[in-house]
Amino acid sequence: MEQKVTLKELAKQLNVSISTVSKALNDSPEISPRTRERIKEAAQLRHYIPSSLGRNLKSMQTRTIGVIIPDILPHFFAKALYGMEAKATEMGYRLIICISNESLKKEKESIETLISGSVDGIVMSISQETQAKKQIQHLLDLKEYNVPLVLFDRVLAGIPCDKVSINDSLQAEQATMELISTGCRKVAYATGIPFTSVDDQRRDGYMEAAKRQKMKNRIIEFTHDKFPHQKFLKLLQEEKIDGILASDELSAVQVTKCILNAGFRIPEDISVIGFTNGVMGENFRPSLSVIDQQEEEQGKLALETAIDRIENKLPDEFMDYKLKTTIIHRDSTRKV
Amino acid sequence: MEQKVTLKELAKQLNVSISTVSKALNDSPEISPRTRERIKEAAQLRHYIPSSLGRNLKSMQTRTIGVIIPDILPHFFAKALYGMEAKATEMGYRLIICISNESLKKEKESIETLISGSVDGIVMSISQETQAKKQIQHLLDLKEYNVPLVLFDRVLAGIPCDKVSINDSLQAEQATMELISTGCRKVAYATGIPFTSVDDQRRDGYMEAAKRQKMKNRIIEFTHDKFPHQKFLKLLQEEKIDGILASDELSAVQVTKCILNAGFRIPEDISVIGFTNGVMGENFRPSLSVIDQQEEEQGKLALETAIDRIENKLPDEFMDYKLKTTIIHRDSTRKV
DNA sequence: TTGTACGCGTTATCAA
DNA sequence: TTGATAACGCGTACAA
Repeated sequence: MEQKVTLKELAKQLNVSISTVSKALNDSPEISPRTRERIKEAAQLRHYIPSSLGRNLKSMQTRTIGVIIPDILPHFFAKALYGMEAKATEMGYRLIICISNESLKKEKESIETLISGSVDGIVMSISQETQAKKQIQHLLDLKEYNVPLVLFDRVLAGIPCDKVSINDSLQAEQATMELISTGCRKVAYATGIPFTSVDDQRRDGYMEAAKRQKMKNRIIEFTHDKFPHQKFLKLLQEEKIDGILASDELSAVQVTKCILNAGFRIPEDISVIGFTNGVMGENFRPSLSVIDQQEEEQGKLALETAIDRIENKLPDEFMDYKLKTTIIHRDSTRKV
Repeated sequence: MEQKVTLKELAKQLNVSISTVSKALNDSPEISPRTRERIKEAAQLRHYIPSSLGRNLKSMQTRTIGVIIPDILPHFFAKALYGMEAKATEMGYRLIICISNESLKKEKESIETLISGSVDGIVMSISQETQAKKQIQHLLDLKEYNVPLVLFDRVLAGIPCDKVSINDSLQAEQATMELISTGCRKVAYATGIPFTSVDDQRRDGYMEAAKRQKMKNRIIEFTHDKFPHQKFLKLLQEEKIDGILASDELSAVQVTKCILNAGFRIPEDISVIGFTNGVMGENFRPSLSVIDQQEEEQGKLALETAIDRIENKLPDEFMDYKLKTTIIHRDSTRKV
């Protein structure tokens, strides 16, 4: 590609100095209207665009935030990203996106790229592998590099930074209680996202409710790419499970599908509630009762917090926002 | 935030010149091993990271590609973005993401941000409003700014640039023929994405098949946020429609849901094929037969093309890739 | 082996 | 009203 037009070129072409061109284009009152018009015309004609490289060189700020998400396909992250993009645009920032693919290695690499690639701050949700292996040194290091970090959704207590999340354990507990209150005798927790902080906390909440209700707990763990149909159905019958709390949208759908295919009725025989209010659960038959995690709001708040931190608008202590969640009642649960 | 560490600071701290530090950190053989070690140690200790701002100033290249997509929630775009991110990382580039929200205004703004924000190239899929209003000046202008543009999925013939898409009309025609060959007598085309190039072409293909088979055509248009249940069902019965080709994943799901809720059987009474092979169609009951659009491949190829264009590795004439699509047969269509 | 000087594009300060 | 100059961070050709 040919080079882009610069101030220097314009100046030479118009036989004026660089600074005159710069001032004219920035509407400085120092420049006479006639010169200004002449310069502006030429700039437009040659399609001049000021380079942000040169401009940012002084401030060493890029008005760019790096975002690292573990996966883009789940509705939760897509929607959170949507919220971030909206907020970033609104506040005059741009977003650089990295997808860690749930991998620690990719997450580390992304962070390196981002800090050398000059972002003013980083917003991220921790990858599965990182949480499983408990390796968070690369996150702690960010502090040394003077790059503010905001964690959202999957947060860890051991990392000193701003955080945005929901009260996973409380919400899991409430959802479990609600299943019980609509008549379920034995509720199981089904998870397709093991080794994540959100999963840990949702388990805790579920266990707490089970304990309180003196209900024997049952946790079913699997991976999304191979849902264990046989094993799941066997468990369902042997343990007479009649309620499921699912860790995420896809898990909820997989569980529901399996149950229906086996001939059980939903919600008459078995009730299902899943985390994340997404398009899939909404359009499933029957429509799924879900926990609204305020995906978009989490994204917006995380981004706003990052920007506020960058611009020194926050107190020194780190923020730890917990967004309010609600249960959306649809057709996979019985009415009270 | 405090300032980041620079070469200058390190130089001052170590009582050497800036260039010595620079050379040492870049493993220049000019620098003695002892000095090099001393400098590297200090750099690590102070967490020095070279600023890409300064580095890129010479080349005026940022190794960053701007991506503009109309929406992030549909599986197609999420998956395409996934492919782009993978390819970008592989080739040492970064991605700046903008979401136009199907709006012309936002699309224009995004382009402005991107070209001033120094991306080396832009990869985009045109918004609905832009196509509806046929305002493409901002896209034509990109040429003047020397910013290479690659269009993917939603492409327009009138824009001179590299393009990556599928053969929408041919694939729609084939899908329609296939529905007919499995026994459908009257196939309708249902679209939730009017005013997009892909929709236009899918209509054309459908119309072509209808014409060839001397079948009366019927196009049903709606918007995703309010699917016209009553109207749709009335049409279904009055015109004895027994096959549907849907423009996209969500449309396919909405149509199928409506049909099933009305008591028809799928595929016995009515068959459905939809564009885009996504998680929703795969997990629906019944699973939906879909057209695999090679979402990820489109993303990868579009990004690779952009980079090759930037690095002058392509011939002067613009590329116009058409990726091969296939029909994935699942449970919403009858066997041949 | 190390240091000096310059250029990249922009803006701001100061001189003319 | 306009122009010259310095500064930002980095890499590099060239001088010491």
